[in-house]
Amino acid sequence: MKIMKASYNDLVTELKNKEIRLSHQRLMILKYMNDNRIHPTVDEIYTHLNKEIPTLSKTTIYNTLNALVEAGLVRIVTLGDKESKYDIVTDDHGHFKCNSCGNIYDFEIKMESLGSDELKDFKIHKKDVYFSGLCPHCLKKKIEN
Amino acid sequence: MKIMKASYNDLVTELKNKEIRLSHQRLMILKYMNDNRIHPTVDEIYTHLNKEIPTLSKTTIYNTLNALVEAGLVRIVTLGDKESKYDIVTDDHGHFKCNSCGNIYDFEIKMESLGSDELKDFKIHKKDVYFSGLCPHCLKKKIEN
DNA sequence: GTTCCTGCAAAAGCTTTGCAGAAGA
DNA sequence: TCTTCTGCAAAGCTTTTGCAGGAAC
Repeated sequence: MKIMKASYNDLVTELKNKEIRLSHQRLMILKYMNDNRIHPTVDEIYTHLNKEIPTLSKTTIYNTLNALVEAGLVRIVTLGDKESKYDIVTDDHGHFKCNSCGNIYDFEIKMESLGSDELKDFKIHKKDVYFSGLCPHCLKKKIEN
Repeated sequence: MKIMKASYNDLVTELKNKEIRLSHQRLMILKYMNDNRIHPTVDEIYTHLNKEIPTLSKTTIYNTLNALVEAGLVRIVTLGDKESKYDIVTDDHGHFKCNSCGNIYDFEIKMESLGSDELKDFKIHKKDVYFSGLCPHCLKKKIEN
């Protein structure tokens, strides 16, 4: 799936619009998520950024992500794991999780076409589509063995 | 959405087929889930069944649900809450969660029509569709105030 | 008689909270 | 200067684990 990365300036502008202070930690976290579209966990973000900011704490990552979710810049992706995964909000897309390697793949999906007459009186804010199974790589491995 | 309830005998047969011992606790838990299609949490199951089985422990509920998930009789519904919710496996359906009252509504959805060319080399085991927003009841309340 | 299950207590793991010092506006 | 943020330590919650007694087969 094609991924549009925002520029650093776009991110700064977004934060300013949402009245979120531009701390060094927040900018680093947002930049990491923008550059690495891997639906990271808090721990993954921590492990990566700790090299550059040794004083960084997980509390700050939790605080920042909660603020970004609140502001609508980031989404929590719940795929049945204990740890939450986070995703920069982009166009509508589904998530496929490989049960073997654990990787998550994005795929395009037309959310408008998703619906039901039963929901005609409901106000729908968010549509999530989660698939799971085996990715091509793990599938090939399984067939070979 | 129309819900098909299994008979008590059907449940017993299912358990026997899966080689899960028919303990009193397990039968009570499964019966509760079959009779009350409310996607209960462990705590809700516990609170309800504790009246009938005062010695029941949450550990047993966790053990039982894990066994039922393993056997494919029950699904975990992850809707972004801390607590997991559990659903007896039935036909394909989507879940709508009301952000105001927290209730979960089932709705019909044709899972076959869901897909993407990007996933043609993937082996898909499970398709989940989660919507969220406001249910008619909470929507009405909001408009009135 | 075996094997598996129950339930208590304790542990494990993720996330939140309280708060003093630091940094952003 | 004033407000908000950071990061440490501790607490809060859900879920899992170890294990002795008990129930299912």
